[in-house]
Order: sequence, then structure tokens, then C-alpha cells
Amino acid sequence: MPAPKSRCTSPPDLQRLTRDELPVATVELARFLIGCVLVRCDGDELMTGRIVETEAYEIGDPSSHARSGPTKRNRSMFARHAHAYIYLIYGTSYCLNISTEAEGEGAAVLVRAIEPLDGIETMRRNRGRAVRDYEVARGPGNLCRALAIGPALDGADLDVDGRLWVAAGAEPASEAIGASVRIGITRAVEREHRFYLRGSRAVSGPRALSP
DNA sequence: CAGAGGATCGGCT
DNA sequence: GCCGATCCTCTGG
Repeated sequence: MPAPKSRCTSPPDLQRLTRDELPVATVELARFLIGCVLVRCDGDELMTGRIVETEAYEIGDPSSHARSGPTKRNRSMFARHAHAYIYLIYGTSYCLNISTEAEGEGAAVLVRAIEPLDGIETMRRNRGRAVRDYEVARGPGNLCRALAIGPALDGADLDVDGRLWVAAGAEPASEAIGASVRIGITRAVEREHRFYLRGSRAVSGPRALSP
């Protein structure tokens, strides 16, 4: 996919993790991403945040969009790992996923929430409503609205595209990462494939799910 | 081609 | 906590 020129100057600490530095396996990436920094360059607006909540949708998962094979909507899930899969949900919100596994395998990690770091005023403006700092990108739909992530980024290669990538962050202690069942699904509800950073107010969902 | 059902959000009770 | 908005996608006939 052609990547429009980005005018953001990205500080050295926001240098992208290359494809080879990102786990290929779905559940492994979901856990790895907690504490990493999501970087969005929209024109000349730089926005970043610490990833605090993810969900894994692995190969063969009955709750995955890829469960019935490739379709027009989910084709980005079948790209090799580190591509964006973006779709519209409930006619109102977009969701951002990062593809996993080898090309031809349909699997991805849903990025559910970040704690804003840089560009919070831009994110707040994108949200178009008054919210507290920790609410700016809490929840998958809110995250996409805050970062101006939409269908134009579907299929983007995070290893190449100048508009969206993942950078390293302060690695949380392993006991600081919690696991739980996933939110808003109706199949394979028992799998504990949601990961979150304990104690972060930017984590979405019922408090009881994030002790 | 019709109909059901969403990996959500926000307002209201 | 419950419910409606909103519209696209997939499935089945």
C-alpha cells in the first residue's frame, strides 16, 4: 500500500520496532505489546501512547473475524505479522488490530487502550469532547478516534509505513501484566486472551476484569 | 436479496 | 446496569 509522506520528526526513543523485533505468535505479541509505545504520525501531528490493554485472536479462534477464512473485510488479518487490520464496528467506531503469524494465516491482536504520552491535545481535539487524560484513548473505538485511525490505514505495514508503528517502552514487570477473558465477544468466552497493565486507569472494561 | 448480528460508546435510570 | 444508535459485512435462502 502506498504510504503518504509523513512530516513528523520522530525522536530517537520512538524508533520503530522492526518486524523481526516483534513476536510472530499471536498471544505472545498481545502480551509483548503491553508497555510498548504506539506511534501515530498524522500529517505533521505526532501522537504517542503507552499500550496498556490488548486482546489476542489466534488461529482457529471461534471468536475471530478470520474464523470462516479470508473475506474482503478481514484480508489484512491474513497478511504476515505487523500489518494493521482496521474495521468498522457497530457502524460507529473503528478498531485497530496488528496482524500476527505467517502470510495466509488469519490472526491478529486488538489494541484496546493506550495511556497518552505525546500529542494529547491533538488526541483530545480528535475526540471532540471533554474527557480526562486517561479517558482520551481508553477503549478500542476511542483509541482510533483519538489517533485519527480509520480505513485509510487498513493493511498498512507497520515495519514500513510512516503513519503508524510500534516503539519500545519501559518493560513492565511480568507480575504487572494481568490476563482475563475478552470483552464483548460471544464465542470462546473462556479463553484468557486479554492482557492489561495493572493499575492503569486507561484500561477499559469493568473494574472487576482488571484487578 | 433480506436479515441478523456485531472485538463499541455514551446517555440515562 | 441497560439500551439505542448506526451501518457494514456475512450468511442463508
